[in-house]
Amino acid sequence: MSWTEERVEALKKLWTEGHSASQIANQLGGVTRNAVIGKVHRLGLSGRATPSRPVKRPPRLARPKPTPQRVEQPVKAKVEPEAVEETAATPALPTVAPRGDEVLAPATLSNGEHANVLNLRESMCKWPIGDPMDKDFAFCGRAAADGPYCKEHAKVAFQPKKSRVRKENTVSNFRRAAG
DNA sequence: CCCTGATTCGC
DNA sequence: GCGAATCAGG
Repeated sequence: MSWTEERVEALKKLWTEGHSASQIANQLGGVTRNAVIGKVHRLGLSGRATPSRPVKRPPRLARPKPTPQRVEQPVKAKVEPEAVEETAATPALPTVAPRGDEVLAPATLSNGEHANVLNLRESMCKWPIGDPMDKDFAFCGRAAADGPYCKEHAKVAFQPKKSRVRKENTVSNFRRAAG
């Protein structure tokens, strides 16, 4: 991919609108966020209203060359002094009432957005929430625990469609039936 | 770990 | 000019 005028314009627009370099790279396609950043600098667009970081650090020195050759060096055998690790038992069990369906609201990410096609990651729950046509459509976005889903949605996903847990055997129902 | 932009420099 | 590698930080 090359920086055609159209792509450059799209880059300018998105960058000006405040999108991050990685988001722009995803949207344009064919480039990495590094490419986007590099282009932004070449265009002189840097210094956008830095949203969440004053970032003022002293000038960096020249990049150290990555050791061109890696010759095997005799490594002194080192006996590690046994790492003492205490396995702390988790005392409190989460008493989460298993919900049936899409009642779990999409998680809010650190950037304030919900999980969408751009920021959805392998490590995130891919349970769709809402109407894909709706602008509010999002993915669950919680930490994926069981395959592609979070703990809660994995329960639903792997539950046979037919079997359904009846919650009728409550105390009140029991009373009602008895008395 | 995820992410952000900044910088250098070989290509 | 391009962008991977790297850095510095949230």
